[in-house]
Amino acid sequence: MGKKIRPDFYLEQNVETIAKQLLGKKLCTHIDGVLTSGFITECEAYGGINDKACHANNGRRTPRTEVFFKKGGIGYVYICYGVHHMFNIITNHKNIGDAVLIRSIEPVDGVNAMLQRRGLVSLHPSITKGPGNVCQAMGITMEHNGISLQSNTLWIEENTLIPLHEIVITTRIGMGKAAEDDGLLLRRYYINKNKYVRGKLS
DNA sequence: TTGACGATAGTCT
DNA sequence: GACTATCGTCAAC
Repeated sequence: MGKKIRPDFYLEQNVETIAKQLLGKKLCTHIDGVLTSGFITECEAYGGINDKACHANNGRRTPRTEVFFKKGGIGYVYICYGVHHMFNIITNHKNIGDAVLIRSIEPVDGVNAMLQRRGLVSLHPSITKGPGNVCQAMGITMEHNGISLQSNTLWIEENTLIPLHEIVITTRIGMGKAAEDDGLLLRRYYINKNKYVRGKLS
């Protein structure tokens, strides 16, 4: 077991900085007695204020987005298209509304449990590629909405920093009309040449 | 290998 | 009633 990231890491005010630093870190869950973990290979930054594509934009504060405005260092889980769970990390101080969406991870521990949850028999990159798949493989559900990342159920561990030259920055994807202008912001980050990133290589 | 499209249900207008 | 931070499948190239 590694060491949990310290709480003040999540209070950094620049969400893009956090997103870059989260790459390569180890996301862990301990659910139903099973430990699963994986390195973060792809994520996206969401700014609460100047970002139309963010749920919390424009002070769009509803019961669903309530956790968004809490102090950084907790998880925000959301169901998309009625079927897919998405896992976000809330950052910055309270009432801001910044978050980082975890899009893909590279499996480390509990691979068999992940396969089982995903209903697969053999290891294939799609097991943890894409935000919906990450949550399914890790066992993350609405139960974990608002959970502290210092808990023993869901947390992130320190790991070596990914060198900047291996980080690719590009536009966000998968946001239809809502994104319009802001969907083109360069706020998606991934580790170059990693198999567990949406795109080519299947 | 790439692109289009439907499923599906919670949330907001 | 419309929209959605997706996935998997299928068809065309």
